[in-house]
Amino acid sequence: MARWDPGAEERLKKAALELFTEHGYDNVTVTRIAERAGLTRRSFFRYFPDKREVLFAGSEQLPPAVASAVLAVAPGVAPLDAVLDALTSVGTRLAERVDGGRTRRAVIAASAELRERERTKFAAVTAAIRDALVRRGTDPDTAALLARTATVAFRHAFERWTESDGRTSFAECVDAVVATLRDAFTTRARAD
Amino acid sequence: MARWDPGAEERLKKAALELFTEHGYDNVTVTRIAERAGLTRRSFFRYFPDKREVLFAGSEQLPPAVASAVLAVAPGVAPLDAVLDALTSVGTRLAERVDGGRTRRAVIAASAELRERERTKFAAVTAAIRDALVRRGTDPDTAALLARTATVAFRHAFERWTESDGRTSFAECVDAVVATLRDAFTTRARAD
DNA sequence: CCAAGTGATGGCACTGTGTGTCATAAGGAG
DNA sequence: CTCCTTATGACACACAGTGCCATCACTTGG
Repeated sequence: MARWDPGAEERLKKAALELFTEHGYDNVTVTRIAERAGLTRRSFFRYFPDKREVLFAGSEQLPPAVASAVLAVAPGVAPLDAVLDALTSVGTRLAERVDGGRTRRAVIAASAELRERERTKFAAVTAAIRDALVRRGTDPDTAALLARTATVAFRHAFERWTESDGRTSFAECVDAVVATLRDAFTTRARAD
Repeated sequence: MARWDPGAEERLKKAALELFTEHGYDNVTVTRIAERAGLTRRSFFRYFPDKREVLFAGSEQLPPAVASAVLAVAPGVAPLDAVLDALTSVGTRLAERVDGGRTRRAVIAASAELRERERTKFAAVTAAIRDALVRRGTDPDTAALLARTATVAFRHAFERWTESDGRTSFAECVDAVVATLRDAFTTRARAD
């Protein structure tokens, strides 16, 4: 299976992250990334469909992982609980391998283009959750709404967890988010 | 058509929507849009920062409108209620002038690039809500979470309203969404 | 009535993204 | 050693987006 120089994709990802960190996403061309990786511009686009994707490689695994986690929850469990359990489990596993994900986060946060793409990635997770809920028997409309809400909770919990820097577990962050939302909805939301 | 005809921006928006509807977003170049509007490619970019924005012109008014609506709610009202009231009011006004917004929705739905940009527009609304809540005294973390949740509710309610095709009011759609969420959170969410 | 000023536009050149096509080099299978 | 597969290089091209300057229309002051 050995090629010219193995690990071309890894070299491209590494070179991209380094250059983005140093000069900013907008000031780095695909040509420069490819050159640092010992490849040509044309080859870059054989590994990644566009310049943004080099920072999101592997993210296509998240939606199916979440979907199967949702489907793995016991059938009787209420939709929202099923999704929250699934996201807690997936998120915890995800939280374990965040090596160097710190600089990556910073690069994304600094670029409007990358933040835009990141939202698309989360939207894919939302769609996967919705489909999984429908397959569990939830009606499509409720499934879509709960999927969006759960994704919001997931994102928020993850950001919370990142900021707390390992002092709290991811599950605790999810619980805190859910508690806040439950409180907001039960207290007097729309009690006109 | 003389060089100085007024309404250049309107002509560009109209030409773009027509061409996108007919040939699809990806198969239409900026040059063709500009030509149909009686302008040159260069002038298109004087009115819109990029090709996607021609379909989102005016959307920059939404975040400040939502923000002021949130700030206009009586100070004692709970954060979530304040945001929901504000969004109901703004959404109702928004729902009144949806002339031809139908084809626009279809064009956006058909293009991944446009859907991606649309999410950015909603993210701007979320940010505006968050900031407004913070100015109302809500702590920043809760404000961010509720802003995201409220935006989800807003989007979902709007889609519901669009599908119902005028048979229900926008306010009713928001109420239905809130009822669903409250039910999901109160029933037994995370009652481990 | 004319000259200067102002603002929108056209024209042009240029960088950068993304893609199609073909040639080539490297490795493995027979 | 030859054939075949596959990653890669090389080249051409369309299109997005931008900077710069000329030009044209309309306005204002003299």
